[in-house]
Amino acid sequence: MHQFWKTGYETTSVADLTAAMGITAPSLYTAFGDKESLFLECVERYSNPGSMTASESIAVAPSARQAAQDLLDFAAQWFTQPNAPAGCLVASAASSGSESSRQVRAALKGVREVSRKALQKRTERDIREKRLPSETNARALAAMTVAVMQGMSTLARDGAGRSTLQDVARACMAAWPQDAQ
Amino acid sequence: MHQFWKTGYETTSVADLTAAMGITAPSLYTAFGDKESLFLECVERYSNPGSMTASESIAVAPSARQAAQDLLDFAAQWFTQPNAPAGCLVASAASSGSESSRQVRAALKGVREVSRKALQKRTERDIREKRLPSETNARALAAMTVAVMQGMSTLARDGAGRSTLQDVARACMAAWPQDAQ
DNA sequence: CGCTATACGTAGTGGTCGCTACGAAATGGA
DNA sequence: TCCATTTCGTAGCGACCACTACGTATAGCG
Repeated sequence: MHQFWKTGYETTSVADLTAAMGITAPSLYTAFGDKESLFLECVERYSNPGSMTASESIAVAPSARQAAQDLLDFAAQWFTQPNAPAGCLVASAASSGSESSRQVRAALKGVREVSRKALQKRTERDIREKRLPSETNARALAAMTVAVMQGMSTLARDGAGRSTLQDVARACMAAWPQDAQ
Repeated sequence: MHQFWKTGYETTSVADLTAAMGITAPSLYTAFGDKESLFLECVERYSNPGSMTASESIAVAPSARQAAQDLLDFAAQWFTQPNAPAGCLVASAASSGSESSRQVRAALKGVREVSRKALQKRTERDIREKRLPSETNARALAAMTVAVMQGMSTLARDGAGRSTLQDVARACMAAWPQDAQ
């Protein structure tokens, strides 16, 4: 997972993977099927780190605004872990690629859309419950927030530190209307 | 350029390029040196489309806020052109890759940082000239705006339309303090 | 017209890609 | 102890990678 995280999907060779895992190619293939299946398993593990998924956190947050802030704060931490590649696997592993990786890119697009839609739904709920102004554009606000998260991944990959990312997250939150009450 | 734009740097083969250009490999190599040089020429052409670079537009804008808005509005248009690949070449062509593309990734990082620093400098100037509040975090605001732009590229690649990107740009601008006077 | 210099395709170079057939070694049960 | 089963590395598959040596055709020039 770290190898894909660091060097992307198509641009990581099976030889890179076997070297990182300390096994040989046949062991990798009997255990995971092929490179694509292994990658999709990595994405699954990356998106479901045991505790709670992003969508679940968003759903149970006290407000859409707080969910967005938690999401961005978490991203600032996650993208600058000491013992992991910088940035986000989902955002950077296959932002472009050849025809042969179409399914992989579609899968990553799906992961991204799940987060965006979860935040959008949460925002729509807050509008219904009068916690946010009725003129709020839920779709735009959710998409913007997820866009910032993806941009934070690029910043982290370009070498930005944790405090920079936290400042970016804070700056983004100024675009969110304050919660009522 | 369109081929790299669409399918990335490492993930585009020379055969793809020669097919798209209607020439054979030796012609490509005598004309451009090698794949890396050709790509860097494409990036140069992409960043300098004849008229004005992003940095120049930012410098001459009436305010930092207006520069940010213009940048994002332009991105919304540019990333959803009818006769070009969706998204941004600089943002998506090499967001990750193997060791062999390190220089290319460094070059793209440089292009990204030039825009970010231009907007940051413009914002600092507006703070000095009292057009923006003195407590404004210029670095965070500039980085956040560029992050949104990169996120808009991902959204466009995922199939988002122009109006969605324009809404995202508008939502982001709510994080910018209004210009004084 | 004849010569020279450039343009361009044919056909390959060695190397690496994702993937696998096969044999040796290790393991577990009777 | 002996066999069946699983585990794992060696070696190599065809295909494609970036790149180029070389022969041919063309174009410009005197």
